[in-house]
Amino acid sequence: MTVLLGDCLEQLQNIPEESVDLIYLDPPFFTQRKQKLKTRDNSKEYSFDDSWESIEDYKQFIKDRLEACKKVLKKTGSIFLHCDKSASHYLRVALDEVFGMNNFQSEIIWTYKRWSNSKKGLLNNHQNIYFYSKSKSFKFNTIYTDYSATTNIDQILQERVRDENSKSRYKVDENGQVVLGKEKKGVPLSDVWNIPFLNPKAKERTGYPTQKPILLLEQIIKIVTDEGDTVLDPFCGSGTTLVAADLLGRNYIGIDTSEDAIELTKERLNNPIKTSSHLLEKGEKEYLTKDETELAILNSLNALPVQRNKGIDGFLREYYKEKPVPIKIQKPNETFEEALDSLLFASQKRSCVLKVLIKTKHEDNLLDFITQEQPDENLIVIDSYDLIIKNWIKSHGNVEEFVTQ
Amino acid sequence: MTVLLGDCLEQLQNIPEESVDLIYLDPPFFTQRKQKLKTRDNSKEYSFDDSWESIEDYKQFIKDRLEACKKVLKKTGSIFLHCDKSASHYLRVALDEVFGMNNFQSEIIWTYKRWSNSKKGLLNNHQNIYFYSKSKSFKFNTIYTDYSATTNIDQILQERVRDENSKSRYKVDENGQVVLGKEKKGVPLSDVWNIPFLNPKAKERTGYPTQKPILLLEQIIKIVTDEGDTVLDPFCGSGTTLVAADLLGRNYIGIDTSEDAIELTKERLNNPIKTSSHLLEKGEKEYLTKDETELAILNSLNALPVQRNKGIDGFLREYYKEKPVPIKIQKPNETFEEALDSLLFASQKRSCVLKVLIKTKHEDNLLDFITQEQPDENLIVIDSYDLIIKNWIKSHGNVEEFVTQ
DNA sequence: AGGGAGCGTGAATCTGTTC
DNA sequence: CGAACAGATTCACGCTCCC
Repeated sequence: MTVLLGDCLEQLQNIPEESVDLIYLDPPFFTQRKQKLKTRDNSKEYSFDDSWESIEDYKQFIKDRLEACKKVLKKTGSIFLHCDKSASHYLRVALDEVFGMNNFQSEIIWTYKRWSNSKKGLLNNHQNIYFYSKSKSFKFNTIYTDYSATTNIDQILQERVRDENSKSRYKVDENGQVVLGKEKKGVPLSDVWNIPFLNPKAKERTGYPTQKPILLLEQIIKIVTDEGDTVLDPFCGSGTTLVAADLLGRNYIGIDTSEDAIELTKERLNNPIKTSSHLLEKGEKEYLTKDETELAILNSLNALPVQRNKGIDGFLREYYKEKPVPIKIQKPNETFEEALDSLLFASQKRSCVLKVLIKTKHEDNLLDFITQEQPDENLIVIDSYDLIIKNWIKSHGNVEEFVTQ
Repeated sequence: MTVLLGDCLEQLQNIPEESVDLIYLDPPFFTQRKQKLKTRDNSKEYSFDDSWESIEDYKQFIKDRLEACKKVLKKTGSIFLHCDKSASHYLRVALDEVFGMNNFQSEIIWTYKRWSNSKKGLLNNHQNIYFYSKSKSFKFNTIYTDYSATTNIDQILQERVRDENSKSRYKVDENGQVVLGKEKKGVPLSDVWNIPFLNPKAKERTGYPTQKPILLLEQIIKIVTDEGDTVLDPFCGSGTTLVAADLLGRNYIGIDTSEDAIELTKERLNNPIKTSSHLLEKGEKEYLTKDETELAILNSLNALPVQRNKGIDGFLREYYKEKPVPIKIQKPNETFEEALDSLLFASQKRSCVLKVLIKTKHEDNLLDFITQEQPDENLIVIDSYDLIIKNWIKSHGNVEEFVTQ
């Protein structure tokens, strides 16, 4: 949990060897020009020099720092080097030399849509991130994504065999029925990541040049570290990596040569803002957080979600007796009674008539309540789909039969 | 319109200097293993060797051939070098050396989804194509694509100005309103190309290893050549480049060291088969047959949506008694009985045990059914939240009280 | 238009060879 | 004879065009 000022080449000497699980580097690019950017209110200008004598100089500069990085990286650790098109090939040669060709794991393509002034040629809509591990036994957490829309999931569930020509065939039993295989987990994450470029208007924007979206960093951190692991960013800039590490419960170390950057980083760490990108909310499931379940329930009711309200999660689009109809979904850490009380309290304040409570948890001592009279005749209590299924299974004996493998 | 047998290093000597508009190379990758593949009917096996003494040998091999290519390329011509992750960085260094860093135009990322997937780490779902021109005055035809659905059209149409710090800003009038610019043609083509990988079932397949989709080559040919121009492929393999050039009315020259390849290429040119990709033409959305309500219900159940099966809308992620649990949502144009029948039929075929039916419509004549015995003891019928609320209101009299305001 | 064939990738397992 | 290694073979897998 440190942020250090200085050249990482020197600062890395003070970090214990083999103590870091992930290093993410976003070094200055070889663009041969000065990067400048002002804060929104023009009060401050950040800048740093991106110019080098030659591409060989640049490569050596990076290589020296990569060597220092390798020292502090654990045997099971990984390094991610973020490049742009100008010099990605030279940087990768440097990585090959320091970490070894065999430890190359992936070239991650970060793609985004960007409105940019048209030049002759193709629009530049991606950047490259090279993923190397320190050894063969590197830590990796597979993230599973949904199947493609073109995939016949029904068929995915079928078991297969190989025939005499070693061609794969779907297995059928003696009656010609398909045979189903084990549970499937989904499709492992690809090396092409479609994550929106930081919107210039987004709150996340700090005004520091080359800032990367938190989502990109979160994904990297998730796949190669666990909670409590240590993340290092030797060119931390505005501190996106550290903010992401912090949000995910990882320890972090940041280094930068610029006092401005260090100051800004510390500020951001005190007050992290994550952009909730519209695109991500709609499309990409892998970023869904816990309360997405809630949102899904509200969506299936075609209800308007409400934020920051203890007793009400949403309202139906229709009114009943000229009053809005509030909906409350029981939270995992809430008893039924607590949920009910907070709904009734909130509804009364707004003088709503009809109210809906979605029950998501089974509670034995509730049997009393259900057989009793309803405490409010204009209350609808609905068991969630999930709960109904769980209850059915429970009442049919073996709950153990119903397991995620 | 020639197809030549032999090493391109020699064959290129016989081609007039500065006579070619586009060179596409798909040289053997540095995979260090033998590539082989059989034709569908097992009649023929194609193979070639992808192994090299060292990466330096490989790089020199390519560099020699790039030099020869440069000679025959027109001043306005371009070269596209197709690489995969194994050695793309060394190849690009070679390109820098032969054509000059300044003539680098784009790194094209060809991304696709592919069936095969078992790997510690991220799935390899892209290949790299380096686009260099011979000079600054290279030929280029801009292709415009539709604005992506997630793009904020408003922003694209806004006019922009540069302020005193040469920073780009959206132009506003004296009232602070944004000013709309001239009509735009669309978004110029990106450097990330999503083109389906040649599918195992595609008729276009020849059985030749590493065969590329015609669509990929067509896109390359379109952006840097006009009709009547000449396209050269020094490692033509199964001849995809030549077929694409032919289909687009360009002249072509192909070279390969393998007699099999030359023979196959000639055959294909006589009878070009191009697979039309429904996925590419219609987009992924076409496959998404579920409407938002259905998806919301499946989401709230944390179920996998099934896009392509009759009788089943999704599967729970957990198995019950080692069998998947299908979910069916009653459609607006479906009676309860129809929905039930199709679910039961589909479940039986897959020998599923537990099944879930979400009822979304009230039907009076169903009273019989509900009071009767369930037709299947392992069936759970759940009223949708919506239906429960509607039923409640109905039973409490005034439906007119329930209105959208 | 719903259902299914067939591929090639990378791992895990098996087999063979050497000391 | 056993261990260590290398090479060969087997295995599981999801995508999408075809019928």
